[in-house]
Formats: sequence, C-alpha cells, structure tokens
Amino acid sequence: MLHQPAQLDLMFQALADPTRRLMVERLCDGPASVSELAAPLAMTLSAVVQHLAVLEESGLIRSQKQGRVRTCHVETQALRAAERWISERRMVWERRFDRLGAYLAENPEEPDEGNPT
Amino acid sequence: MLHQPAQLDLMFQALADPTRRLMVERLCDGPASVSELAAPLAMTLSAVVQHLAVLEESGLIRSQKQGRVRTCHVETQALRAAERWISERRMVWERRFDRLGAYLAENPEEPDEGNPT
DNA sequence: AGGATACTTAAGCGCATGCTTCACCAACCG
DNA sequence: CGGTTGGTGAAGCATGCGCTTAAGTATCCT
Repeated sequence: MLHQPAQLDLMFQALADPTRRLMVERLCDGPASVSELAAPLAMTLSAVVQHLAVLEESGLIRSQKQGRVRTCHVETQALRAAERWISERRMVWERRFDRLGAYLAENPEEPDEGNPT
Repeated sequence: MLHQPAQLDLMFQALADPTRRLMVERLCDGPASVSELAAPLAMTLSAVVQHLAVLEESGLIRSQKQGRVRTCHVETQALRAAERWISERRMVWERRFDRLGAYLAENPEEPDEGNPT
C-alpha cells in the first residue's frame, strides 16, 4: 500500500538494464547463487555482484549467505508495485478514452469546443 | 552494455524518473502542451523538454506541433509492453510457486533433494 | 512593425552508472 | 596443511544523466 515514489524510482531504474532483467527472469525460475547468475553473462563476477546490489536495493530480489554461497531469489511484492503503477495509469487512460468516445457519440461531427471532461 | 537500445530499456529508464512519471500521469488525463506540463514543475522549460525527449524516444508519448504549440499525449501501446514484461515474470514465478507447493504437499518434511521440477 | 509567447538548441557542470582490475577473505576439499 | 572455490571491497575510468544558462527561431497578438 506504500506509495513511495523513491521505491518506484529504484525499481524502474533496476529494470532498465537488460542484464538485470535477465537476472530477474532467471530468478523467477527459482533461486540461484551469485556464480550461477554470473555464468551466462559476459562480465566479471564483480560486475554481477554490483548489479545484484542494485536489484536488492530496489527490493526486487533478496539474498542470504550460507557458508560461502549467497543464494538469491525474487521478491514478487516489489514487482507487483511496478505493475500496479502501470495498470493504474492504463485504467485512468481507458476511463478518459471511454468518456471521449461517449462525448463523440453524442456530438457527432461537431466542431471542436475543448475538453469534454 | 553497448547492445542495441532495446525498447524495454528505454521504457523502464524513462519511467525511472519521478518527474517523467508525473508527466505521464498528467498525460493520462488528456493531452497537454509543453508549457502546461512544465507549469507544476520546479525546473526550467529546457529541462522539461529534455524529459519529454526521453519519453518520446522511449515510445511512451508522442507529440505534434501546431503553430508554436507542441501538444503531447500518451502512447498506451508502449505502457502495455512494460506491463506485459512484468506480468509474464509474475506468471512464471507463480507457476513455479504452485509446483513447489504441490511438491511439498506430496513430500512432507522430506530433506531437500534439489529442484522439484 | 514591435513585443510577447512557446518552444528549440547548444554548451557545460557535477554526480551517477556500468564496467574493469587487483587485492582480499572465508569456506570447503583432498 | 595448502589449493581451489565463491564471493567481497576499493579504486579508477569512460560514458550517461539531470539540470542549468544563454542565445536562438518561429508564431501569434495588437
């Protein structure tokens, strides 16, 4: 329920990178260690860890360390927050679109006189 | 990461800025001119125009100029693309979650033996 | 015509991002 | 034990981002 703009910033920022989206996609299939995540990527482990830090900071994933292995998993709550923002926008837009349609249906071919709202 | 600029990259990048999200929210209520969009924002017109360029580049909005006024509106197709990526992730995750639940129901209290898939 | 309005373009500045390398530590394994 | 594996942390570097100022251009109004 928390409508934190800062959180959305971090979320969308995190999703804006193709490498990080790949990681999220991989983690949606199930948990993975850092080096498992790094394996298919053409960059150093260091870079991968930095991407993971961004993802974790954004709330999109979490991880815990056991022995020397850090295991990561998606935090779907966060993903839902991003999805919610978008679908809310879509609903607002669709509502307006419907009003516009109704207006045009009731005032066919009339010269434009401003916003029907 | 010098890959070709994927549309999702540009989209999420565009949405990662609170000012740009505000503009999108405003435009979901209906079209607006550049200075109408700029009015509530504590920055120069120049900065607003640059934000607009990012949004337009990402496909989230479009604009056309008539006389000296540029009118902007949302392009909801693009918004749907972002929404789709997220909801696909969620579905993958939920499917896995269901499988895991089924596995645990059939193998109660067993020691972990790897992925149920 | 002269002035106001609505952008447009370019240059620049400070900070953030995405990577690298190198040095390091801690856990596991034969 | 000593070597390999899995990860951590800091420094550095090139590029990108968000903003500014400043100087245009084109359109509309009187």
